[in-house]
Amino acid sequence: MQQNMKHQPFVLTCDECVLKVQSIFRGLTRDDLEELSSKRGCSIYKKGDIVYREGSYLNGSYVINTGIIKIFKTGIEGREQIIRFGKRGDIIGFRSILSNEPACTSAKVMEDAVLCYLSTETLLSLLKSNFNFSLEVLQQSCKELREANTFITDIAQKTVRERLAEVLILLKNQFDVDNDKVLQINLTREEIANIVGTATESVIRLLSEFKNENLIDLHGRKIKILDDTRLNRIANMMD
Amino acid sequence: MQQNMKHQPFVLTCDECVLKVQSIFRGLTRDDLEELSSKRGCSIYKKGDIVYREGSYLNGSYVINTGIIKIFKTGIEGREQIIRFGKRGDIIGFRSILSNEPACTSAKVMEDAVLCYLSTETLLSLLKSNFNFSLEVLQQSCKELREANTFITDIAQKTVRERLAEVLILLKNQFDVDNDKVLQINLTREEIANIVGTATESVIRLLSEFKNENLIDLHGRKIKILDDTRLNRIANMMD
DNA sequence: CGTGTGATTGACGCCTGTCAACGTCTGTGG
DNA sequence: CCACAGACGTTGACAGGCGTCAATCACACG
Repeated sequence: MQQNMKHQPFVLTCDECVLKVQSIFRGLTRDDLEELSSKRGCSIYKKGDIVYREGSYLNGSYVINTGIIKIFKTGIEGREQIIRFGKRGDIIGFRSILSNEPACTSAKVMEDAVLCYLSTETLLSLLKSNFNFSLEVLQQSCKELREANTFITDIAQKTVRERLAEVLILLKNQFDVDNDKVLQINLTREEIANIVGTATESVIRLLSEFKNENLIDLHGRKIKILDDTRLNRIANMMD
Repeated sequence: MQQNMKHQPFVLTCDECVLKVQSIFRGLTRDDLEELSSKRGCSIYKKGDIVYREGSYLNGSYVINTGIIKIFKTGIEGREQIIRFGKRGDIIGFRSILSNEPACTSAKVMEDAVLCYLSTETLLSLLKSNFNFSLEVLQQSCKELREANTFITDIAQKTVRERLAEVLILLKNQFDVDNDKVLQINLTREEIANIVGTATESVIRLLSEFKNENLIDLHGRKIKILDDTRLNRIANMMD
């Protein structure tokens, strides 16, 4: 039943779409936008839906209009490693297209999403015809690269405690907190562990430690950040 | 004395340069090459030279003609984490240029190198005027991204033993072995540790283990690969 | 021959992963 | 309304992988 509702397409011209000002599309001309409007698809995804799966050959990329997408790799014995989250304005799945390889990650919907679909053809022609767009894509890929490099160094050198503190800070920066300082993203303990790169039990224990030290407050999945300064210090943030 | 010899420029037109067929430049037209010839610099670097340092604002990128460059980040207490190696045909330092940020890594010469220097201006105008070039750069950045993602997952989930085996395989694929199956790259134990993300002593102990198990043979820094099949199995390689 | 860098080995202990048991909550079906 | 299953969270016990420290060796070089 709900399966039939999946990926439901709906109508929205690119011209009226918010993406034109706040995304990778921001450099497009009005002409480009009009042409794009006829070529791209736009679909609704529900929490839990898989956008694409590691190992697949993709036929296109997706630009996130709303929602949050989890990008992860599946490692030893099916354990997932969360690489990053995609949110409004990000383009996902382009790596596989550009290098003509199967996707090296899977993408799963964390919060209901609307994705704009660009076929390989459309993507390439946009890249070719519009230098600004091509620069935007290049820049996003460079940004991901920087974050990946930092993450590699952290995971190789920091303790789990340091990394967990760092992840909390990063989540705060990326998804912000509400008026009550509560992190605006809903993650299971296991998912947090899969970002940090550790066992679920370790996350649970360290979160309680942080709570005892009055760094955070916990109510189920709600994590309230009480003391970013000390968290930062624990995280040993370099930049 | 030797300082004065550093980065010695020399003459080589792009037209006669091997880079035109085996590098990121392979898509350039004859016209592009001629124009490029007048704009780019070409310098000799010696082993140990720093090409650029983390935190610097770069004024251009480098394309590697010959030599091997180590790309690394400096983490906790100055410990370096080797992110990757650059060799012939690779472009390095472009991330910082394109995103207008200080370099997030340092680059150090491992084996005497000849680097072709492209100013930011030249790089951008090449990107703008030549779609093939722009695609090459995008593809290299995507390749780095895939490798980084895989590495994150490995370092987060695998044991040191597994990672060391994997690194040996990767080094073999990247730098090849001579007729005697000896790895064609000279690394200190500490450098190997800084790739794997572990302590020098752990690398030493595990290398001896591998030797005892007849997986490799050791003579100083020469590492002979005796049994890739079993190394691969230990590495738990997924792809 | 002294100095310095890198390699090796041993001892030690803690961080962290694994296993197991149990608690909690939600939704489902009888 | 209760029983049950299943997903998630929590806690404790335990062992061992791996990092740290220290001492020694090997080798190159001025």
